[in-house]
Amino acid sequence: MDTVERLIQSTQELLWERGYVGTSPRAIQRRAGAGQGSMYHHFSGKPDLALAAVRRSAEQMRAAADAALSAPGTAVERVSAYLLREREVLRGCPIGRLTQDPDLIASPDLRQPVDETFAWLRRRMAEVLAEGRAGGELAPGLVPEETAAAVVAVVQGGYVLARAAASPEPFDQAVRGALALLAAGAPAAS
Amino acid sequence: MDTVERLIQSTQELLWERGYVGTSPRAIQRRAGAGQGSMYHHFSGKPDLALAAVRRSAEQMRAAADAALSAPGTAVERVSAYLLREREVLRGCPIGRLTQDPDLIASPDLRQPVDETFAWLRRRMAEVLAEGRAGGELAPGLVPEETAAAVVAVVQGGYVLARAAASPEPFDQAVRGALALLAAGAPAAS
DNA sequence: GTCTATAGCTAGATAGAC
DNA sequence: GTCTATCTAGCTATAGAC
Repeated sequence: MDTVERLIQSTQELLWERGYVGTSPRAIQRRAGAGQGSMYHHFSGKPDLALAAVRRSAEQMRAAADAALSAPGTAVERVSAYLLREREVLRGCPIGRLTQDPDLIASPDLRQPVDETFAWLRRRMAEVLAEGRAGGELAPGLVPEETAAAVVAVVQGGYVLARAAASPEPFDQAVRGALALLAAGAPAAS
Repeated sequence: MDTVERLIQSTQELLWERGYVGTSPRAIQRRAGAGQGSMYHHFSGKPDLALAAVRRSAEQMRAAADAALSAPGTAVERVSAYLLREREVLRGCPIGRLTQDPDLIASPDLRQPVDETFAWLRRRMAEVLAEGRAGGELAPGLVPEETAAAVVAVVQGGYVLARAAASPEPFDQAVRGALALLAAGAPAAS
């Protein structure tokens, strides 16, 4: 693996663990095993390197979500697959955690991939839910965009509850709660 | 207002805006209009001052949530009041945002008030939902603890989506989505 | 491409005068 | 109680040699 790649991956890890404010160029260099001069040769500075890392993490998150949402199965099965997919709950969401970083969110360049990732996720989730509604799996009264936002929010908020408790349990509870509500929203139950 | 009070309130504000890692003693002193010596006279250091500030914010969040959840009205009305209560959405949750702070979450003392606040909120929400279920407002199939975790997670995740989008809209969508799912979980709809 | 040197600034605190 | 001085370390680069 070349230096550029090691720098990007180290930055991804540190942004996930410590956020933008908590991540120093020095720490990145140490983790990547690269020198000062090397880093500044390939990237103009911390914001530039962070941008590359955030874009990479955004791609990966999108791919993982799409794997669940575009798999074969009914709409509810695919949403369930998204909610139940294996996660390192206590580490939180590598993209979602960036929304708490004032300096990152204040930069249009750095916020853009974060924004686009969640916009895409909500849209894709809404498509799946709309299919489910059209196919009679979900009550016609549920607005796909709103249900989608709620489902995505349960996951992001689940991370918050889990980290507060230092336990994955509240995350799992929230997911089960969301699944039960979706089941209750099935027309069969109406 | 005395110096101690100004220091605590300034720390509350800065922790909300910038988190623990992003908040320096220097910045606190400047905002509070207090000198170096003054701060270190009243508090042993940054962790000590942060603890006082986090406890204060936790009290305030709990009081605000309890106002909605213990108000008169049906269970669903009270949960709705909690979800719909006035919020500065783009600023995020002053307690929830702290869960993204590795140094804070790594300290048992500092994490404790955060943990207790969400534990209390989930418990209180579950009580209200259990009342609603007992009173026939909610389907017997909905487990109060799980539904409670989902509802609280929708709010915390809603903040994440809103900050990513730099707009309160996704938060409001998620809340409407959650309310619709709760309505779909009413036995009248079964 | 990578290294070392240098630089101005802030973090987080301690010490002692007033 | 509050002030100023001082301290070690780290942050975020830039400059120029190799």
